[in-house]
Amino acid sequence: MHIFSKLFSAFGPQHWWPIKGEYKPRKLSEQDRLEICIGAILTQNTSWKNVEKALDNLHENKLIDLKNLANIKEQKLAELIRCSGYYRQKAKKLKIFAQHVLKFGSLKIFFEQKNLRDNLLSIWGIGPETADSIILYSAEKPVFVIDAYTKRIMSRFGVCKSDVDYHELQGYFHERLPENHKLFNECHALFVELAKRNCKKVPDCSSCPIKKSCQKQI
DNA sequence: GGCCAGGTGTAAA
DNA sequence: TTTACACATGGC
Repeated sequence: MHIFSKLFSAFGPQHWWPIKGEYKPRKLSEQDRLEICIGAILTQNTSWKNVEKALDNLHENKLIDLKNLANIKEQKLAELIRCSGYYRQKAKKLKIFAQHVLKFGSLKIFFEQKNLRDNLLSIWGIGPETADSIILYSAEKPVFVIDAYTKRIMSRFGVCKSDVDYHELQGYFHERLPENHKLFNECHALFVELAKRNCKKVPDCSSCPIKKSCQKQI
């Protein structure tokens, strides 16, 4: 929590999801939520810039829509998301996801399922990080998302090894932070910002706002 | 021209 | 249970 406050005062709010370019928090529409799910899949091992272009293409073709997504030809979908990389795999993943959710009727109903996380993980193409991103950013439930940046930062702190198990590191946060989806959202985004600015680009940590707490650990 | 990006599934050892 | 590898484009 201490580190979170330091980062927050250094970087300010990060405005990650929900919805690019919008700073005002607002109630998410069903389409917003779907866009977030799609983004979570498209961004797998891919930079967000590439994903944004793919999302624009999907918007233009009315494909931020479960039924249209479920019914479009996989090959056509693949072409539209080509710029996000792994495009054949991801086209398949998006269709499978849409078809799965449609069995429940809507995202809203799907998100009300008791064992949502396990349900997501049972879908081909959805692993722990994508499942947790969907739960946190789209369903707005408190799950801490672990990604490559989080692992890099926390291993720098000496909290874990760089190849730490996903759920082990996730447990570390759940034991220490109050369960609040807005906090988890902001905290994760701040870690990513820190990793981008410092842990990689400035290896000597000279401009890092939490240098002292970090170096103590190293 | 090489390395990496908000991972996941599969198969062999 | 662990490790290796395929999947693929775009930015720096």
